Amino acid sequence: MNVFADFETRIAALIKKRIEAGELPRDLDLARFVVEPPREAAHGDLSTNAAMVYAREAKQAGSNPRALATSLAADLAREPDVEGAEAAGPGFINIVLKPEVYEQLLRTVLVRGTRFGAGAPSEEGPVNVEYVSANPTGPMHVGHARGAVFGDALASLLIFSGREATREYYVNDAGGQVDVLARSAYLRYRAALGEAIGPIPEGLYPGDYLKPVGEALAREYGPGLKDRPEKEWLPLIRARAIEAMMGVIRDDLAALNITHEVFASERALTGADGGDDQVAKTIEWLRAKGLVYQGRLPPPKGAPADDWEDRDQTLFRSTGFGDDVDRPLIKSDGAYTYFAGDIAYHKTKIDRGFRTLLDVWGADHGGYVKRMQAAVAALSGGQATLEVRLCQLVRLMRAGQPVKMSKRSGEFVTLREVVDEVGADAVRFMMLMRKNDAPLDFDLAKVIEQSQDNPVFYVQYAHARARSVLRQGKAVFADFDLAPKALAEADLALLADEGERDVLRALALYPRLVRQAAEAHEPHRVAFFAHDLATRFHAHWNRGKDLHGLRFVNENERNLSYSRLALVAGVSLVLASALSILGVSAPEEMR
RNA sequence: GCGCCCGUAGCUCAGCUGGAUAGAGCGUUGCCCUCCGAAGGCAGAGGCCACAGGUUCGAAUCCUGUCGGGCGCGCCA
Repeated sequence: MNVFADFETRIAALIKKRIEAGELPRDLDLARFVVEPPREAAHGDLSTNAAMVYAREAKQAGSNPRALATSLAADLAREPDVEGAEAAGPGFINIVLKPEVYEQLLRTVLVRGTRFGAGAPSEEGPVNVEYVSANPTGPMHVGHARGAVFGDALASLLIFSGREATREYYVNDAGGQVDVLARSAYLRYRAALGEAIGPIPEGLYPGDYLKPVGEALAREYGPGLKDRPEKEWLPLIRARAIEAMMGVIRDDLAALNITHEVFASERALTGADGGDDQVAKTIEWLRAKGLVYQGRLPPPKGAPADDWEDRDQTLFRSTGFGDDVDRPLIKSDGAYTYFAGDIAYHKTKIDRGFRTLLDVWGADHGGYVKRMQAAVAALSGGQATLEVRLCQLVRLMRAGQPVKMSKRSGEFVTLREVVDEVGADAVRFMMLMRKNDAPLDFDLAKVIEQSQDNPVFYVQYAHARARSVLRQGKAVFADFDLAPKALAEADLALLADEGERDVLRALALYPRLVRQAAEAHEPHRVAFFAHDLATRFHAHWNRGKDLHGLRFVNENERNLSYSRLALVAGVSLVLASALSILGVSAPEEMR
């Protein structure tokens, strides 16, 4: 039940009638106007700009926006659920709804429960959401958390809005970095066998997290790998180390309440460990279409290029699809570029039937967007679209100073440390309270210190408070059936107070909000909505402190109390629903 | 030099795809606990929406330019 969408349909019908009557030209775009909640409560429940967006056309047809607004308002005022409608300002139409509309709305909330606001199954086909995709060379650091939380909430939001969505993680386990990982693990293996390895040499990962890997290797192989050439032990240790690191990463993600359905391995695509070389197949596929050629690239401008060497290479014709320059697929040592693997990976998404691809990357990969979109266009013949949401890097601060993070130096703050300190809910909500493309300063000390001020607690508190009121209601009226479906039978016409109406209006916004946030791929809007609903609920709760007659539970007002508990239950359900999209818990009580 | 992103309150950020008098949190000032949870509420101070043009009934929002900041710019992933 989305009153805004409902009225959009009805107003479109009214305009169509005027077109048929010759009062407006035929070619109007009926999707151009909107019905929205007015900013000023004095402007009623709904407001539309319909008369104004057609101002020019109305003028040509001998009318004017104000007259059109007046005429539309007159028709709208006759609708059975409309209390009144009038033209206002430069041509807005403000609509006041009858109280029954909100009573019906609350009934719908109670009947549908946490499914209220969920979209009908979409016919647009499944969405593939790829996010995190951190290299399997160590634990996740806080910088990864943003994309992880964003992608996860976005997938939840899409699913709630009616789309089908798959959560995917692309494991970059094919490059030189995993060889470095293997060598680093090998060193730990020797240490585990009792060898004195001294300081970790430059160029290897020094983190302690590799110690358990080395110990496990020592248990598994004994000293057997110790004096063999690298060629022999590297593949074995690499496989074990990658496996171990992915285990660590999965645990880190689980601590943040994130799970992926699909983990796609880059290494598997290259056929490096046996199996099909899908990267080669993809390159051949593109070559057959004339999109791959041998050629030379101009040196990059501006950037220093002292080691520039002009040479022939295998290039993908990405300029044919909007990219600035063609891109190499094969390195000078014969190995595939990262791009080549990624093309093959995205081809598997298309081959699996996805036409809507959504990747969540860090902002440092921004320069990579165009070529990947070009690849997807080429691979799908323009049938699939790739949208990339860039998450600005999180600048980790400590006491106001930026902290340099690097796996090579071993100096980074792990995601786990932060989650253990402030909790998954606080981390998630903090990341989701801002747009993905706005930068984010993350001062560790401050986050820990101010976690009490985290808005997540404010929202959770509203939910806990609502649940507490329901418990209180049960304590006073032991015979009350507080199941939402039972509460839906309450006499909701008793909810006539302005504060109650205010809360009801907030609930009415939810379905529209979900739809818009899902279309815009902006889960942060859900976080802001939850905060706003919490504000209105807290405000109304406090009115009952001064005016006891406004309290939800009144011993002497049995029916009224029951109706008000229905409202409280509605608030708790919608808050729980919004929090669940964000992957944040909705507690029964705060501690 | 080029490409993408961002300039809104002291700070961190929203602003519903172009609407009416620009919003929230933190911070700050002053109030509200014999009360269903004060992790809450109410009220105040605080803005040339970076700047200059343009588009139109109407611009923080769209276009162009300037300034300022971030990220990136064959064989790293």
